Amino acid sequence: MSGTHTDVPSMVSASLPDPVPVEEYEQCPVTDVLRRVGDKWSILVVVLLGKRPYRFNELHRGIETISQRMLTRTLRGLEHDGLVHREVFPTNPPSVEYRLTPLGRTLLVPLSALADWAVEHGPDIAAARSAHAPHTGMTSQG
Amino acid sequence: MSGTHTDVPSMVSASLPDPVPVEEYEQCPVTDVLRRVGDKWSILVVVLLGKRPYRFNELHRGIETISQRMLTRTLRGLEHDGLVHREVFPTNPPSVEYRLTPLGRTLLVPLSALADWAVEHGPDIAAARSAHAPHTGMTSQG
DNA sequence: CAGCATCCACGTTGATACTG
DNA sequence: CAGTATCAACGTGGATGCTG
Repeated sequence: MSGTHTDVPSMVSASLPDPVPVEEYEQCPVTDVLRRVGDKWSILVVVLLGKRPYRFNELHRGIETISQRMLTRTLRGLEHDGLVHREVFPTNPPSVEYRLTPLGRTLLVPLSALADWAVEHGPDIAAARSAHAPHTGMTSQG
Repeated sequence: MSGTHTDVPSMVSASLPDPVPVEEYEQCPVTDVLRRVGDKWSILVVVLLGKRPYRFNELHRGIETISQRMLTRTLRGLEHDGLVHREVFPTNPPSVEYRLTPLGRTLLVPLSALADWAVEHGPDIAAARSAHAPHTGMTSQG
């Protein structure tokens, strides 16, 4: 890490002076954020909303494989954390628009860094995985 | 995103031309990586190993609240993806050392960006959450 | 010291049906 | 169109006991 990481670095000092107050880990903001966007759909929705506002069914069509339930839950979660804004239009056929908040937009930046890493090293991970696969085609099998 | 994001950006074009081949989302490297490090312990172990190599029980003591099971699983997962290297020393009391691979070290960089964001905006998220809390002390409750 | 096997609790995801 | 409610399946995380 950069060292900008609150008290976390001190917890992981090289000598591990104490049994370690690992309760602290629970409040680690990094892990917290990672778990927030690490679910199946959040990042996808954030990226999508990073382009422009979307209506509910528009998002639903845009992702398609997501269920209404999960789309609702994902949006609610992001809204709950102040990353997404929900605006209801009291039209006759009800319409709801979702958009990133300023906070949500700032998240797109560091997400890009990780995205670059993922694109850059995704093949490396895939290679490492297949290297451990049980049927990689090891010629020294017998 | 930066736009360096392989085919993903085209999937999320603002007009959503088609029902969208969302099968593609499954291979989204970003989501994949996020889910990889988004679990409860992976990032913690990576950060810890980013400082120096550790032995198994050393890590176990270092985190303490983690069970052997989860520590083993986490390490195996990271090893499987080529992020961590496992070296066994055939000493009489068996000893195993874990360390980041070069690939694992590169992950620390983008992780720092997200860490900075998390540290920077963690309070914002916390504030947003408590703002939605059922007992925030809304004075306009009557 | 390092690690596996088993059983269990829980959260997440998803399919389906229903509502305003 | 937007959303809720219910039930089922699965994955993750954890407690415990055993092995080399």
